[in-house]
Amino acid sequence: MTLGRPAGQKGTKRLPTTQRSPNCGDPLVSLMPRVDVRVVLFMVSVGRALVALQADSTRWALPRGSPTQAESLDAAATRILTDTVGFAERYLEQLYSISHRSEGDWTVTVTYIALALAGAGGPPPNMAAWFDAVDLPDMNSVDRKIVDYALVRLRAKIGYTTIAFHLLPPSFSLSELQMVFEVVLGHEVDKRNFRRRIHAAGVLEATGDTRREGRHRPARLYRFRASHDAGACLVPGWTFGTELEATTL
Amino acid sequence: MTLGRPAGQKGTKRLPTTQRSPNCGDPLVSLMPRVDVRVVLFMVSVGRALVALQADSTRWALPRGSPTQAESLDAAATRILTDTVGFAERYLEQLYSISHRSEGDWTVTVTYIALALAGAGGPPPNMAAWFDAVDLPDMNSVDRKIVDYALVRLRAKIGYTTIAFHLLPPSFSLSELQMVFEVVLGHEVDKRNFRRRIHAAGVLEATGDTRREGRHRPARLYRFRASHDAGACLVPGWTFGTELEATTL
DNA sequence: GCAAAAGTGTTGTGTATACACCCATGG
DNA sequence: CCATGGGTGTATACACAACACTTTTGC
Repeated sequence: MTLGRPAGQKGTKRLPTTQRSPNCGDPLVSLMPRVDVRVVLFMVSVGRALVALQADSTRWALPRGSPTQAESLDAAATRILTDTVGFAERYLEQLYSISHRSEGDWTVTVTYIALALAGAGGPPPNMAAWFDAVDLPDMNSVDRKIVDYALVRLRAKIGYTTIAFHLLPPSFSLSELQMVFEVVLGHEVDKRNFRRRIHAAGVLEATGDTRREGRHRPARLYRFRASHDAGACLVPGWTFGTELEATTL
Repeated sequence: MTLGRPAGQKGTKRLPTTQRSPNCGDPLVSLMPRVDVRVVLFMVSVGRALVALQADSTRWALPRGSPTQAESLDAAATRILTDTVGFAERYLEQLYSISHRSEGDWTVTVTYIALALAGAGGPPPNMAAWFDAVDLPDMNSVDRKIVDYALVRLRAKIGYTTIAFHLLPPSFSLSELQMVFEVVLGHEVDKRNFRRRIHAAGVLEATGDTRREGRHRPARLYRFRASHDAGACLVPGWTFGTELEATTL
């Protein structure tokens, strides 16, 4: 807890660009970065992977906000989603942290991936909108890189975790689940191999009922049994307080 | 993709939390967290996995320090290792970020895993020392959880990445490599299967020479060929500047 | 009866595991 | 010659990819 090596080093390291934070006239303020949390909220709807963005001054930007002392970073991410895009995510996972200079400030940004259910939030309020994750609008370069990396991680993790279920309602058909995989991965998958893998994973439970929609055979419906999910063991056990990392619906 | 929604929201969304930095003498100082970087530096020596800790006031603690505006978080982690334990790591990877209240301050901590070469740093300076990673001394609870989680991640990643090579000198025998795996994983592995896997990975190159030590057959030596390493594709492409995530020796 | 999506099995290929012996050297 | 660690191969089980047809329903 010896807080770092005393001021000597900071002094030698500091650039001549005596940077100021917005509300303080002290030149030493640059030794203290702003901290913000930014969340990449994904949703799958009508065959596309969507990302929630909010209107910035002239461009689009990730939902962001400052954490408070009273909450964990995870809780801050959840709160930010509610405040900015009016959505309650069903899964939240920390992505990465970076230090950067943007918009005149020195900022340390903690990024998150969140997953939401299509159609579950009403129309996005607060100047927010959904965009195709692979066809992003004009946005600042930091946020764009965050979204790109979030998509890489989402694509990787859908293969060996159960996050896909958080993009679907509590009850769903195997074809719907397969569609989520195909949309996220960006390519088709074989129906038989897919169903075998899913069943072998042992995390699905038939609800018993079926759903007819259209002039064809009705689909059996399933629900996700989180209690049989072995994938949750990969997350840090130290969420330091209240919330779980994988909100298991 | 409809772009350019105007600015109104930013004004309405911003909280009244006029944030101040600690040097302003303002009671609202708590709205601005301290930011620190803490590094779990691992090394494998004489059959044990070791972690570098520095002496705190009364207990042991992770090497830590504050990032500066002029450097990336990765660079801060590297600098902190040099300053606190006098070691240059050979691999660095961000672990996780947390917000916590400890020692009276609100702190956002960005944690890193680092790997070093046994015997490469001389005696640890600055009240630092090496401890068995599975038999930690008295230390604060936050740092202990960080070390525990770092070990979980290290154990997981040694199986599907090439990080193990960063715990060995440039030239090594297969038995030494296997020993590193066994020490990190905490259990023995089959020699033949191990060697087959390593060779199949295609990232090793025989140096051509051998090493005799003891009254038995000399071991062939190998070097790690980072250029044939497919594992580096999993890291974020946005390190925002100078340093690579996997310092490939 | 036909259009449209649901649902189902087999086969090959590669990858991981379990397991035991000979080799080269120093003393 | 023997003690010590270096080095090798085979048989088996499991996971994954490729591949086509039957079933159930609405119209």
